[in-house]
Amino acid sequence: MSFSITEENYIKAIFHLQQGEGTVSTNELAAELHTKAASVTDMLKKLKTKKLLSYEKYKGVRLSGEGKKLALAIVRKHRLWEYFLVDTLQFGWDEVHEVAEELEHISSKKLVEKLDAFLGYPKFDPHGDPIPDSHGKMAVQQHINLIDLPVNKPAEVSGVGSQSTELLELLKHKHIGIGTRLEIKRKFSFDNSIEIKLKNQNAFTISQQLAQALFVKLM
Amino acid sequence: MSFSITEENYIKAIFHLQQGEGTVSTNELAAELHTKAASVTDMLKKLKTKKLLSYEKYKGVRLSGEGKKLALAIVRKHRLWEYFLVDTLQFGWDEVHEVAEELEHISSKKLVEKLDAFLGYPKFDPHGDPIPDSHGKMAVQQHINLIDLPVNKPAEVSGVGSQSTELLELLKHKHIGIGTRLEIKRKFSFDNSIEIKLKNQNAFTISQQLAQALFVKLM
DNA sequence: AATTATTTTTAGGTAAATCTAAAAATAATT
DNA sequence: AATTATTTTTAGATTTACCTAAAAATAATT
Repeated sequence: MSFSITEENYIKAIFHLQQGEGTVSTNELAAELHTKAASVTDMLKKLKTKKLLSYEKYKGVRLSGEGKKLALAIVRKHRLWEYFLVDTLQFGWDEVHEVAEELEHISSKKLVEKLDAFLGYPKFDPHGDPIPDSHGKMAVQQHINLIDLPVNKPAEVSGVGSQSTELLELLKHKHIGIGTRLEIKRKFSFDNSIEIKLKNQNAFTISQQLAQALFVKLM
Repeated sequence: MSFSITEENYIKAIFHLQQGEGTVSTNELAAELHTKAASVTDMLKKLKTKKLLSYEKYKGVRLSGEGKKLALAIVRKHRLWEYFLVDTLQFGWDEVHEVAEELEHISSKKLVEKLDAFLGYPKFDPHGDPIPDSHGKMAVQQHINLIDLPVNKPAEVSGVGSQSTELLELLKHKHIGIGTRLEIKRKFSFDNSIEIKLKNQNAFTISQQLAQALFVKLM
């Protein structure tokens, strides 16, 4: 069975909002997809007949096994293409998301497998997110939220919590990217801001919001 | 201005049927696109308002300057992706068309330019068709470098890149001259040597330097 | 518990791209 | 030139994905 780009985008959005388990509401989906609740209801009925999800009126929605499988296949393509764009074509890691949103809908299975092999079966994309393998399995991220990093523990930035251009702009300005080495020097409980020190640089403070948007791995 | 995949496919089909000059009929287009004449008429009206073509009722269509520009951009993407699939991902040259039909609609201009650079600005795709450059110019085919000849395409030696006695000595020894019929059986990326087969003879390999000094025309 | 607020669904409509069937224009043939 | 055949266009429907506005269900608050 094959699915339209729109259908695939719904499945992907539900997968992201579901995160592990739980149920997703119509309004949440409408917001995520920049559409209206009425449109979402229509599409959920349709996707239900295609057995990609379970849906009861007013009860929210969750992906079926089939739905999860499809979602993982799309995520796999998205992240492999991001890896390709950065690693092979020398894109900046902050400019690949939009392009990958288009490339993830290319249907050829053989293409995905050959691309994966060419890239050397990478396990994480340029934002630090794990790439599902051809069976849908992905590596567990030993990433912790920067806000939870203990003071004076050296760590390396390994992922970002969102792809918003606003966040990427701020990170660029602060010279923070995937792979940046840093440690926390102080935590201020007044506003939950933290003072961090990048390797070979002076310390500066960042907001709680920014810290929560960054993931690091201990070294 | 941006165009739907369907619109792009119409423009591409008209471009192919037009071939150089001339006008394209509604029925020809319907056949090419596996659709019905009535649908074609509708779309032609629409594309006319977008100034991609000139169209008068019952008189057929031809692309405008803008239309040709768009067609060349799509052809460029199609052929670059085909080259990528064969050259980088090791697809067979006979299995890339369908995939390229999807990839040619990816919109990012930056992606196309970076892909072109990564591939080394190839001039011909794996089928021997010329790849338009970023300005829409493409090489004229009847005199291509042997190094750019696709595998298994019969060709005839039509020129040499130098008149040095060293080259001519080598050519004499290999029994290669103007008018010699040959085709490439394999390309070896290790040293860019190629295995060629002369008509009615066994195959043998020649160096990159020699291949670059020979021009052939497709037959 | 009753009322108010929010969320979700239904009902009815629009735009894009397609279709079939019938009408109009052009081309071919006697 | 008149008739027949072919091509092309119009007219009216269908499907997908979306919308607005109103109704129905659920949740929150007094």
